[in-house]
Amino acid sequence: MILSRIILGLLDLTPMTGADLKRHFDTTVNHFWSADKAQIYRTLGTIVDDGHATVTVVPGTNTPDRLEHHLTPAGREALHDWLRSDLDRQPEREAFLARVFLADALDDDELSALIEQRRALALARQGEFEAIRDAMPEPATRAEHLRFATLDHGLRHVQVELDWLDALEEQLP
Amino acid sequence: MILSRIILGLLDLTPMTGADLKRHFDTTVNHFWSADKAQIYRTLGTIVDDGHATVTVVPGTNTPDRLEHHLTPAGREALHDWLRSDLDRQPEREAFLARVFLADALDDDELSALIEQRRALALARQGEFEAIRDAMPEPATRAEHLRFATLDHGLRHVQVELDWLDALEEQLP
DNA sequence: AGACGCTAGTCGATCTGTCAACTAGCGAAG
DNA sequence: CTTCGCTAGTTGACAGATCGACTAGCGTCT
Repeated sequence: MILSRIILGLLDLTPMTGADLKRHFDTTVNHFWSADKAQIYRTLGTIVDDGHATVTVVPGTNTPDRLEHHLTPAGREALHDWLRSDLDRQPEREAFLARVFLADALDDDELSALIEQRRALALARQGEFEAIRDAMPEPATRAEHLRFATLDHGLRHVQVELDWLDALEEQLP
Repeated sequence: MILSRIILGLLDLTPMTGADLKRHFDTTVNHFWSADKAQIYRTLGTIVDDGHATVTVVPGTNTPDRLEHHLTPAGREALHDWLRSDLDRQPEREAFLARVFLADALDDDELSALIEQRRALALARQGEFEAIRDAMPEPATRAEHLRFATLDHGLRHVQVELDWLDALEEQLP
């Protein structure tokens, strides 16, 4: 459902093939949604079945033929409907917090290692986000502001994660 | 996988039935993991099949019989192994950010409504977290500190979400 | 007595996501 | 010329999660 709406949104920017979409899910959109190749192609199939996109074959010159998907008016409307629909509280799923909750079974060294691993992951994400941000042009249009905001969201959350890790390390007896 | 480990961790505290576990997933553990009734019972089945817990029937007096699950040494070891295993980066999945990313298709009023809805959800979560925190005793043992930390994590992230929403509203042209 | 409702537990269908293997065409390296 | 690697797309099997319906016993309300 959400994946299909994101795909409609990306197709709205420009017609794309499954491979193009996979590239988006690995780069521009990766910080809030990722998707498997197989899943993208299958979802693309149902999008076409629903009449939300049409397919044109673009003969590849030195690559295989590409199936370019074009958003239809019905697809654009489905996207718009979704954007206006009510937000649902989606369930929290934080495997790391589950470990912390149960971590009293670990000794002090193992617990420190757990925290350090999490810090390393957070720092890595921070680096990636900053690299993407620094490669972005200064946001000018509203659309660019919105895209930038999703990155800023990630950066702020990574920062608070790092702060929390510092506090946790200090607090532990 | 993660669900089964959380269940092992909860069974480590005290033997429980599926219904007891469901209560935990709806309350104490809800802020970082939730689970469906059917899923809990099925996972409990595989936990028993794996030899990680044994079942004893506790005859109900004015309720149906309860199937109490007791952690075995093998189960405790599986839990401990998981706690020490390497953290994996888990994929981000933020449906709300997907909407923001694509929200240029909305007019100004619809966009404000989207932001307001998100703020309302964040404030609701903040209220719930604070209520749980205020009902908790001052953490004394290490185990209590760790449980408290998972709540603190939620509170800090909610706060940064609210700050980000404020910033977003100001920035938009 | 009959209708509800609560609790504990079970089941089937379905959806989403993940992994790995696979076809098929082209170009470049050896 | 064969092998290798790249790209685009397809498929089957499976795990995890979700929904709704269901059995069954007991208590209470009318």
